[in-house]
Amino acid sequence: MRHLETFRLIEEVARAGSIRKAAEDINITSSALNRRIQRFEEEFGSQIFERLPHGVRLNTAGELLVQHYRAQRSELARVQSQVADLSGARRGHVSIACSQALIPYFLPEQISAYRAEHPGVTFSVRVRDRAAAERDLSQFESDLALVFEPVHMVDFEVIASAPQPVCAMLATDHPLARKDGPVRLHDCLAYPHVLPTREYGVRHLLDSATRGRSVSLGPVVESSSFEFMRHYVMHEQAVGFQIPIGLKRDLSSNIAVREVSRRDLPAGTLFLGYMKGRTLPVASARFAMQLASAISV
Amino acid sequence: MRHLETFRLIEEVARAGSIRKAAEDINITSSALNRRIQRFEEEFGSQIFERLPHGVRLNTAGELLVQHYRAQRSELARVQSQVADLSGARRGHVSIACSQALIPYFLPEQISAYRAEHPGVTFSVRVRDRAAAERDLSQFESDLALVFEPVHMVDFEVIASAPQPVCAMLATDHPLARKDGPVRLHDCLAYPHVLPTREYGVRHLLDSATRGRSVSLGPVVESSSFEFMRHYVMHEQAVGFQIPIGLKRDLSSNIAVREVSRRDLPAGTLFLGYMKGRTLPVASARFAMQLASAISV
DNA sequence: CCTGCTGCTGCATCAAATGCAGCAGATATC
DNA sequence: GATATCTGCTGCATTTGATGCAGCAGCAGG
Repeated sequence: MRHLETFRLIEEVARAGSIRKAAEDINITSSALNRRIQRFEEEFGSQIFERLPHGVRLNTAGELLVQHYRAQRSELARVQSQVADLSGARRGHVSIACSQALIPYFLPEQISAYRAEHPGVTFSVRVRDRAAAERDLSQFESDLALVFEPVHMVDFEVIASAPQPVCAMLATDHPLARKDGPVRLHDCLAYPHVLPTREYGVRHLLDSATRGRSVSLGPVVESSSFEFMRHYVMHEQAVGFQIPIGLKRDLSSNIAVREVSRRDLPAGTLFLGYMKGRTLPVASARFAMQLASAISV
Repeated sequence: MRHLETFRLIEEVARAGSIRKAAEDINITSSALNRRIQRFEEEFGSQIFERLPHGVRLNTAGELLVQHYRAQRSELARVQSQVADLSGARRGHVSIACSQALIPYFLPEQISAYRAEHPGVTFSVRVRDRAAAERDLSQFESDLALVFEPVHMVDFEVIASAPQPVCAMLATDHPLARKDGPVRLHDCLAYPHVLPTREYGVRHLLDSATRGRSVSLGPVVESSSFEFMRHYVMHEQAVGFQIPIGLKRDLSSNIAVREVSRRDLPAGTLFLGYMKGRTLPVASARFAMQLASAISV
């Protein structure tokens, strides 16, 4: 939208930390950019950047302003989506921030199912750890968040939630894979095991459950990638951990899955939500409803 | 703000019902205005006016857009007020829609008291019947509403409320003015009486209380002005009705006031509120706090 | 048919935004 | 301490985009 152009420039300057640098990125001269910002500050009635010897930085007023404009921009997108919808167009864009577990199976299925009915709707999917997903929402970079064990839950309006017990991932020829049903945590940890890094919910649950107990964690590999861990347990006979929604349901795969006994490890929760106070664009709202019924099953 | 200029034009066109007429009012040529609207519709991606043989009218998309922009404008005002506040400026503007009863004594006192401490803050006061006050809020024409017996209360976030029993206004030499304390409704109605028109809360309460009862209303004068009624009861020996907050507290006035017995007429309620979902500018929020404590006393 | 309104458009004009070059001031490097 | 290099900022010429003027077609009411 034309009238939000100045704001785009402001954001760019804030990001670059310098007017000249930002001007280069946008391919205009620094003088033009400089004057636009000066003009804006004048009519806004207050400086929004503090001038430092080596560039500029948003001051408090600027931060407030940027927050306002982000909200405004997403609001406008909502209105446009609503308008498109009332002309029967069923167009729109859904942006979603999610935990890694949703990436391999769940979201691809859900999105393709949705797009089969609404081909005009496009998606962007961002992988975020549980803290970053919430930040994404509050900075209007994503409409929806689908997060396992979110951290603060401020500004997070919950649409749906589902319990997700932690499961052990095993190579099919692993000793623990011979039985079915729940497996005890100390049995898992007796074997070499791979763990996600601390920013992830699964690790958080494991840390909490073992703190001050007789069992303790001693990962042979720590990784920020669940995909890596899923593949790793097939090589060394190690134990990995993941939540069910991140695991293939069919039995033909070469990974065995056993739920960790809830006596040892309480189930975590997967949350679907959006930023408190927002009204979602129609496409996002509809997709959220689909997700909600999918995870509640 | 510069970038909301196009919207101002759109609003103007919607109001005038014709591009040419609006262009005259704004003192630009119709061609310029026409092209601005066309450009806007193009980048917005949808028509916002339907073209009629004798002018234009907002279509559904346009209505949505106007609503959005109004919200956006008031949001921007809030941000500016917040920025002014953090530089210690204590400036701002408070717009308030209120029932007639607040006009003569209550609001002048409250506003002057507030302005004594914050001289930079300006006010606009709109007199609205109880339905119009709520419409004002939802169209972002007022920040606050102070209404006796509001109608729907949708989109109305209550800050504070206070019971207001209906009182009889009498000339000091009126027979009913000889006693103190509550007066029975049938005694009032036995005398010539003046009533507010149906859109007002006091009348609404009286209508409800007499419906299907032995007593019935037979006003000698119906008026939409409480000021008129207050003065009228001093001429003909008639009975008028008003709520306490609209009446002078001191005894030196030439109007006697007696509360109507609550057995006959339940007390109404005065509500202070703002539009649901909004965040008020600092000045409005502070003034609202002052009003809240004033009416709760 | 005519009059008076409407929205719309081609062309000339004007204003505002931009680009270019250069300024002063501050930091870092030698 | 001099130099080099960065910063934001400003005067002047240029270009781009918005505006004004005149005139078009379409529709309603007389």
